[in-house]
Amino acid sequence: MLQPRPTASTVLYREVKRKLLARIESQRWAPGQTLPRESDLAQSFGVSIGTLRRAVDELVHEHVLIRRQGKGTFVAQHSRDRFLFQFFHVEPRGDWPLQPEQRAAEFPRVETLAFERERADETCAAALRVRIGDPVFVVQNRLSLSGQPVTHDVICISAALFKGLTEKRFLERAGTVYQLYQTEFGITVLRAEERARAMPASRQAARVLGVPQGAPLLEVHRLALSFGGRPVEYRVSTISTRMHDYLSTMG
Amino acid sequence: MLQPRPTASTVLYREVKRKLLARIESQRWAPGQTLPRESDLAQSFGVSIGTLRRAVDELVHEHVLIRRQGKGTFVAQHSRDRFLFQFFHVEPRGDWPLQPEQRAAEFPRVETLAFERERADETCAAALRVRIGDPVFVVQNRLSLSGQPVTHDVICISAALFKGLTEKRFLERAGTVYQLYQTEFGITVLRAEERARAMPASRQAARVLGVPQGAPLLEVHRLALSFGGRPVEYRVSTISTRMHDYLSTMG
DNA sequence: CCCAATTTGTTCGTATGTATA
DNA sequence: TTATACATACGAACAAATTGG
Repeated sequence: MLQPRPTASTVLYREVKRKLLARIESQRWAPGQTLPRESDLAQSFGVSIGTLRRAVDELVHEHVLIRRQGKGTFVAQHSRDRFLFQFFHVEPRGDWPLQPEQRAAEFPRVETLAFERERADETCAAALRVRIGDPVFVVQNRLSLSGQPVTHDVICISAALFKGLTEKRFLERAGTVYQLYQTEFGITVLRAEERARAMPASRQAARVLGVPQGAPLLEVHRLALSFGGRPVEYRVSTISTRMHDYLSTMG
Repeated sequence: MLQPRPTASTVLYREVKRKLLARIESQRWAPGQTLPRESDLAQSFGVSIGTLRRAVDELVHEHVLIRRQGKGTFVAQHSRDRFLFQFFHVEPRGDWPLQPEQRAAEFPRVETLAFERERADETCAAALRVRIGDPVFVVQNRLSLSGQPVTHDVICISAALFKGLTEKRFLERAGTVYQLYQTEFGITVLRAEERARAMPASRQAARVLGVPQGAPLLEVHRLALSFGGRPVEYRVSTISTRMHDYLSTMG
């Protein structure tokens, strides 16, 4: 029979992991910053270095921390590369076999087509766990690879969470959208869930992507999540798969 | 003595991992079988138990081995559950948020529509790394969820690799296709790479899935791989996303 | 029901190797 | 070269799950 288990496992390294996560989430260690060395951390937590390392191992695997031998352990930062490898899964059509980790790695050109303050509709509200009608920012981007328009992104984020965001600040961002979230608002996207379906091109999508209206397009709904699985962004990407594929590895 | 390239990592636990993999691949330990206990394995490899455990850790993470406290360590076996969680990423349409690991977990009804011996076309040959014109088996399946046809799978496998496969043996298989590969041919699918695109329904797909010809469908090309990245199966799934989504988690 | 044997899981501490500045 | 920090390897002790008596 299923035993209620008084919640937390008494496992030490998970306790240490939780404490590390709390410090990172609270920005006591900011993105990019170096953590104290492992022996000091172990001592400060009152555990052996092996236990400390096991906690860090898991956070490294979850892309929360980054370790470099001889240098130290760092809080992971968003970058163009991270966006490309973790969150941008569109590639020029190509037949198998594909080399291991061959990823073309072309960073898309991003044009912001619109930035509006709106009220959350039902879908967006459910995804972001806000109330219908709550204020949200809706951003439209067009991404192109090698000059070819490939996806039309409609991004929805809570105005309450991104208090003070303006079109100007959004347009003048230096790097990726997730870098903006992280550096300007202290909100870190850790992972995302996606659901894809095939849809006929709407008039708008057809115009933005330069395909005939009604042509089959891939529609990917992405929910980006932060610490504790808290939703950060709801994004619908409409992808022209005439010359590109949407990638996924299962394993 | 055989000296490996000086550049090769001299890391002990990877050496142990390679030896374990070799024994598993050679079926010296068959799928489902129990390995010797860790202390014995460590001794037989001449390493400490910690080193042995690290090698096993990685194989567990790659779904090659399964550990159960108090019972032992086993060679992973294909099953309906494994297929569902690792390789079947279609779910009824549903809005976010989705509970963690909530996966509906309905196993699809599978109907085999055709089993043919053919010659590899260019795409299939490139994927399976055989020559164009080499003999292959081509199987067509229809998968349904809750009585609704959802995907039309066209599976291509090398006849040389699956020597002795017949329509009868295929139809009379007990479990999933990957279970058949594993139990009858000793070929284990470890992971897969997928590429998705949107396509208009062909006449055949429209008939099989019960949708209008030309309706947008999701076309997923999957290459299933075994030990050493060797290709096993090339599969094109044509998915009706009228009431279902294709899932993907990036993290 | 409890006990004992078996097997993996966790934690400890130490020593040594390797990458970096 | 030296100092620093992470990476690998060792082995021991105890905890927790499983199974069978």
